[in-house]
Amino acid sequence: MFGKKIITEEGKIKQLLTRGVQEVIDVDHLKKRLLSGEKLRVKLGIDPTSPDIHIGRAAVLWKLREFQDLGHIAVFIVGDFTGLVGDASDKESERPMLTETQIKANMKTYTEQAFKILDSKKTEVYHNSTWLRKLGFMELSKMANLFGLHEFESREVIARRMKAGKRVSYHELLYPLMQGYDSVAVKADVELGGVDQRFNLLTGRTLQKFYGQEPQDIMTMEYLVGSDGRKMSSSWGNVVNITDKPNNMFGKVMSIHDDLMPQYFELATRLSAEEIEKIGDMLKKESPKNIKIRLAEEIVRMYHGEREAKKARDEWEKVFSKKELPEDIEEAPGDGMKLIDFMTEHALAGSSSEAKRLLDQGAVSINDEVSKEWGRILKKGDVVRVGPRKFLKVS
RNA sequence: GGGGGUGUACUCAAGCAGUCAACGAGGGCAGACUGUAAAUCUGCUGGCCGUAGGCCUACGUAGGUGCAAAUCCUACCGCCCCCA
Repeated sequence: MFGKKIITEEGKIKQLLTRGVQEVIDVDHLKKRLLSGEKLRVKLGIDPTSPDIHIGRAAVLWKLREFQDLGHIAVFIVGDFTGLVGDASDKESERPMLTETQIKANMKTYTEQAFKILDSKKTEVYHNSTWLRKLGFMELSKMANLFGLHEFESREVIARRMKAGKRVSYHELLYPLMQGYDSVAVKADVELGGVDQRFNLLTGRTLQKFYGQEPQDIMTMEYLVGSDGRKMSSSWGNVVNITDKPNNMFGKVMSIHDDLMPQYFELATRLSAEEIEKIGDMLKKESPKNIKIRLAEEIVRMYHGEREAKKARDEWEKVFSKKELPEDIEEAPGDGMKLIDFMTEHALAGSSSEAKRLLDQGAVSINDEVSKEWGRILKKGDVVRVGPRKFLKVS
């Protein structure tokens, strides 16, 4: 169906099994299968809980892509049903159930983004509502009977929440079953996921056995932390999205903590292990800043191409090292407008109160001169800078 | 079903009738210093009025008492714990 050749080169398989990988169950089994030349069905399920894919989540997609490059089939599952229910795995509190409209909207942008990474010709896409919606109580009970409550309770996140007196709802118990059933439905040979997915992935194995299938091997990926060292999460604002504009993306990467660099190289780029090692050596001699520039450039290149990456780099040096104004400044109408109105109008500040605060703090400058007068009338051509990184030209 | 507890801003957490747009911590933002790193120091962190004193919404929801409520009363809702 999707071409015939399966690559069984040992080096590549080793890389596949280790790069960015936290754990593989069962390694020996999977390795044997990979070497056998058999075409595997590699499952990855993603719930469209947010519209954007960030470079942390992308790591798993890239891993899937690696499988594809070896000739295997990617089975991409859009969790339109599971998304409605909500997963507890990576949350300290219950995840709100999303509405169907939200899910639909997210889904669209989501798959588009995923295919910036995946090879669409070697991907099967499914929506899990197709089969989960049909499942009845009887079937559910049978599946539920395979698991004991203590297993669920012993999960770290759950245990922590219970201890803290937070609510753990009944419906959260159901989530792993659904994800596990997906594996049955698509006859997965391998399933990928983040570290936090371990429990859910294992559930898939149990269910597959129950339904007479060979249990899938599972591979959990390390997850990338955000620019501030905490988990990358949209709600923390420490996220680099793959749709971020080149300059922005470059800047965000530049602002990560230094000691995060090796991790970023491993998980967020596709540089070879040797190259990364070389960079590790350089890290001891050269200024960390330069290494980070290399990293930022590399990441931008993956999503926007060589040219944009170079441009972003030049731009960054210009604006932040030399403190000059950026090359292309977006323009917005504002001739004759008061500064404060201009700021709120064009999202340089969230509200006029905030704008006033920024003004007071000396965060706002016009044509490189700090201005504190919020009543100042702007002229065409004025460049307004707010904070270190927001620029807008008056037109 | 019975009993006890609890619900405060992004998060945690004080406040328990006026001096509360609400202590403190974390986070975030901004400034200084830098490598848009880290660390450190400082300020800010509901909105509107347009530069100044104001005004308007906010403390689970809806009512009530009172000159005055996040603070008291009633009902409702959510959550937690114990017993059955």
